[in-house]
Amino acid sequence: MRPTVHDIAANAGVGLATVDRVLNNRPGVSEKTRAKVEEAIARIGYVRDVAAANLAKGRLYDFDFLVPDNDNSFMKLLRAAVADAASAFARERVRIRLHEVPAFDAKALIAAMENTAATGSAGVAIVGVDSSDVAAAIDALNGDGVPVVTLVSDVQNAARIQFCGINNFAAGRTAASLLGRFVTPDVGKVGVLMGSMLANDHRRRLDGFRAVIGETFPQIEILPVVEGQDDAEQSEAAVSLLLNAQPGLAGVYSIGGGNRGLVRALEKAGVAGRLPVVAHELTQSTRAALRDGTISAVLHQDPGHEVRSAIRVLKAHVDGTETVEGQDRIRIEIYLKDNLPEDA
Amino acid sequence: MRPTVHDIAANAGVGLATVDRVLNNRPGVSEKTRAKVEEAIARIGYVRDVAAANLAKGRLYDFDFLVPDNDNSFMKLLRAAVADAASAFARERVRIRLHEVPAFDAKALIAAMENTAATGSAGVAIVGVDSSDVAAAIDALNGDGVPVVTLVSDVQNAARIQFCGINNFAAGRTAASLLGRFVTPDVGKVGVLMGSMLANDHRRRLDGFRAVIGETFPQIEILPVVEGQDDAEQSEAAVSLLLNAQPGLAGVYSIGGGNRGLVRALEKAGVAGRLPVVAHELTQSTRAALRDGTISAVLHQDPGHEVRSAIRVLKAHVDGTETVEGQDRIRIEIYLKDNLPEDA
DNA sequence: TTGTAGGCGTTATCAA
DNA sequence: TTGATAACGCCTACAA
Repeated sequence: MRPTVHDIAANAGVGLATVDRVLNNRPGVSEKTRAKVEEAIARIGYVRDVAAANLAKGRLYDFDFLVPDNDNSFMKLLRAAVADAASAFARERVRIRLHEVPAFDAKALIAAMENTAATGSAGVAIVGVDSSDVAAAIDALNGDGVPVVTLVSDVQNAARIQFCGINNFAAGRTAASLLGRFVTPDVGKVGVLMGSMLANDHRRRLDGFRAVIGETFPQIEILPVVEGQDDAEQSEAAVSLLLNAQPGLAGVYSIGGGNRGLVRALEKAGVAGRLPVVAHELTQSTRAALRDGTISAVLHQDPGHEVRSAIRVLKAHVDGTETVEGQDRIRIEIYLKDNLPEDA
Repeated sequence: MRPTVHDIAANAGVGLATVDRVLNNRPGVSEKTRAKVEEAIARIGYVRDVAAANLAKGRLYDFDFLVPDNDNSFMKLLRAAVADAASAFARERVRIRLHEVPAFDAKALIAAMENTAATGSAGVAIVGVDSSDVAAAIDALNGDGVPVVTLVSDVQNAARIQFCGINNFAAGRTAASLLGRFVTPDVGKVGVLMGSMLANDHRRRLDGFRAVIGETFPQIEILPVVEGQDDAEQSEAAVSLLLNAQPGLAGVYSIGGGNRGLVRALEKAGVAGRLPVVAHELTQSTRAALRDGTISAVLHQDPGHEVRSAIRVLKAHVDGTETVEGQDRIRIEIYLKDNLPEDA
């Protein structure tokens, strides 16, 4: 059998409570006793049984997820992922409350954060809006002992304990690396469709994209960015305009949402499948476009992974335990039609 | 608070033991009582706390991992991942025993499987060797109530409860899709370096590769496959020979291991960075080659993810619980120098 | 057929 | 600064 706290107690010649105090490094133990206990722990190779610990603690982890109420597919997937994780983690005594907040609205986000603080949250996950007010709100929560993680979109210079999302600068670089090679002959003008200049993650993707095109594909010219507000209709209009103005377009990089509109515009212009296109986030529409060749490659971040990761990080923080190396690194996934996950 | 067995007992007006008998549908309860209890369970919405149940049962999960003793980097990573997972899951009453078995040796694998069966295993994970004898051994274990998962390499027509690995046919297709676009101008001969024709996953990758080149890049000719036995020296020799014989080579697809040798051969021939190369598995050497441009893209499967997934699947099977949708789907990851994970 | 009492490994309360 | 002792939610003798 595995060693238990009783074995430690017996081995160290102390009582159960003392062992517990050492294990959870709580005060009220003399240095000498502490050393004795720690020696015993190491010697018999004790590993704490988390299930038993949680049972005894009767502790419930109440975590709050603040997610934009955006209508685009990715945010829908993200909200669904939160709901899924909520039921999956229920058996680990984790209770998730999902709050929808107005998108790109720092004030609303801050209000929601203050509200969760008032309701006694054990941890908060937010999709960041990059403003110093939001950073201050994060710092405030953190000061009250409520850990905060940022999800999908980070907030700079704030006391979040982790960012559960991808490196968007690297994602932009990756997009350029792919699109640059897909453009043949390797010269021409490429268009960039973006959600909004106000979105920090979009800006970083653009920066990365520009960097690599400049370094590695100097023959390629990046046309002035057009914005689609992550909205299908506006994106369609913007891309149609672009295609009309630039009949010899060599490729497109779609940085944000609204790809349904992008696809429609490409189809109407009759260039679907003949123009290299790199887009972000695997959704129903990008998946279909990948299948039929309208989109060449999709860069993706797995919302399920991001949410589970956020929960694990928050929980580990509360428990004072370590997270598993590698498990919580969100990958920049690349999908071609050939490596699409089969189901879902 | 969540309802417990006590609540059921109180609500149904019976004792704890009766509730337990109903919950685990064991005999010794009258139909009438059973109905009463079941009604109460449904009414108060009881969900069993599996952790507490297992604590009470004193259940330990003894899982055995049978991994090839191969010297190549990927298998080393896999073994390290097993060791990591072993310590991470220890706190969840999971005990992992790692056994190294001779690579590509069906007899040895079968012997090891029979051995674990004798030592009372609660579940077994094997890196498959595709033979009907191995399939039979899996069926035998399964017949004895010991669940089996295949890891990295599957075994066809066997009673494994899940394959924790990638779709290798799709991986081959993906490689072709990338290499086909990286080859410019889009015509020429590409070489294929493979570990062994005996490895099922390698063969499937080759099939997928051939399929897409044939369908989509008919101007590209695939040269006869050369074998390197997943070994650096042999791979270097094979590729050097190939490069000498084919001065106008347009690209290389490396299906298996031994990529250190591939890189050396490319460097010695002075074509490093000037020839599109797609390889498998992110290791120290492929990572470095990706960074300096010797390899254009690496297809990867995350061994840490695969091992954790195997454990989760086995554990869920013994517990009779569901696995989390999406979490255990192993992705075909694509890495360019730009989306390399930063650390590790 | 049913119920009671104890224990799984940990934490928390209280008294010493 | 310490140590009994009683929980936590469930399962399993054993008794009735």
